[in-house]
Amino acid sequence: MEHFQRVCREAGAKLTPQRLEIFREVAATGDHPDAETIYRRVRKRMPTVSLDTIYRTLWLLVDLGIIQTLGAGGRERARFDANLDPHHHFVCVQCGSTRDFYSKDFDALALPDSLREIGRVEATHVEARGVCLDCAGKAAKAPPGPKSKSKSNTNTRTV
Amino acid sequence: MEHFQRVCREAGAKLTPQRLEIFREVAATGDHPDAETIYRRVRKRMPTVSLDTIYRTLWLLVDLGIIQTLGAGGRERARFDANLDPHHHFVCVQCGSTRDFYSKDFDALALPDSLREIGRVEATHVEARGVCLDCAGKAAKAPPGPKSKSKSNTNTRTV
DNA sequence: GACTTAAGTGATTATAATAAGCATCCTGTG
DNA sequence: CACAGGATGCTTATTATAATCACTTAAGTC
Ligand SMILES: [Mn+2]
Ligand SMILES: [Mn+2]
Ligand SMILES: [Zn+2]
Ligand SMILES: [Zn+2]
Repeated sequence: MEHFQRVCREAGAKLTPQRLEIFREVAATGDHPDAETIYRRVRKRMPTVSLDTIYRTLWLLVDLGIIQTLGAGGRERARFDANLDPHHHFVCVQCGSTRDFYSKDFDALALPDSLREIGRVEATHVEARGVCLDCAGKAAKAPPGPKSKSKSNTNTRTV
Repeated sequence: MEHFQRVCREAGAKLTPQRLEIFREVAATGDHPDAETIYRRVRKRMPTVSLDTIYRTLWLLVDLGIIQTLGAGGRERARFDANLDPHHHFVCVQCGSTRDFYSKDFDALALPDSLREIGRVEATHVEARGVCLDCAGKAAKAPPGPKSKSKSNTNTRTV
């Protein structure tokens, strides 16, 4: 939050209540919300914000390096992440939820030689894909229906 | 290609020349093209395809598990990948080009314990981000302009 | 190889997400 | 406390992608 205000000032970007709220919202939650979700949440406390300002602000914050975007795979829209510490993500292939996890090992992976002839690596990010405990629990109840009607998810098969 | 035809038959999907061409195109190149790019390329050999068929076919192939999508980060659109072998990606933060690389180590990373309470991991995928040799070369020429006008890229800062 | 039929295609029309334009408003500054 | 330029919200465009539908064609059946 300190950091947020300082960077904004240095960049000559004004500290408006909208920006404060939007940043607060992204930073508050560990999930990685998309623009629409942030809009819904921020509107509860500030009913006048426009979706437009949400988008402008989010990308402004990305450009300022205050937040990041998550590579939204498949048919998903962009997700935002205020966690700038080096970290990695677990993505549930059923429900799409994305959780942070940490690993010093992953932060500094020994890169294969083949990469040398491609480019200079600045950072590595690991995406672990699988089924979250919630979804696994639900699956245990809904027995072995072969044609599971679950329309739930669309981001399977995404690298 | 064999595999492609077999899976289509098993799924009751017809083998049309369009599908053949579209799959061929995705499988032919190591880059990870988006729908529009595939459209342009396929049209050269088959000028009558519609962009619509491109989209329908690509997502069909994804649903059949014959190709994958790449987590298109930032403001990018979805990219497609016919390489189903376990592999990883180098992404250039300047030009956005995405190259495959292989690493047995990365295929089977030792997962931190913290992941246990989140979910069961089925696969890990490493994204190495940095500057590709091409872009590094170009940067070497264009001297030390502090305000580099480069509109080039928009997918920096993407996890 | 002709017959049949459901699936596939292309053209057109719709959605959905995101961006631009502009008049008004408000933050930061003197 | 007045000012000026950036920021907001509304409305209107883009852009990517999906749905409709009439026509075509792949792939079994005889
Ligand atoms: Mn995160
Ligand atoms: Mn690949
Ligand atoms: Zn889940
Ligand atoms: Zn590059």
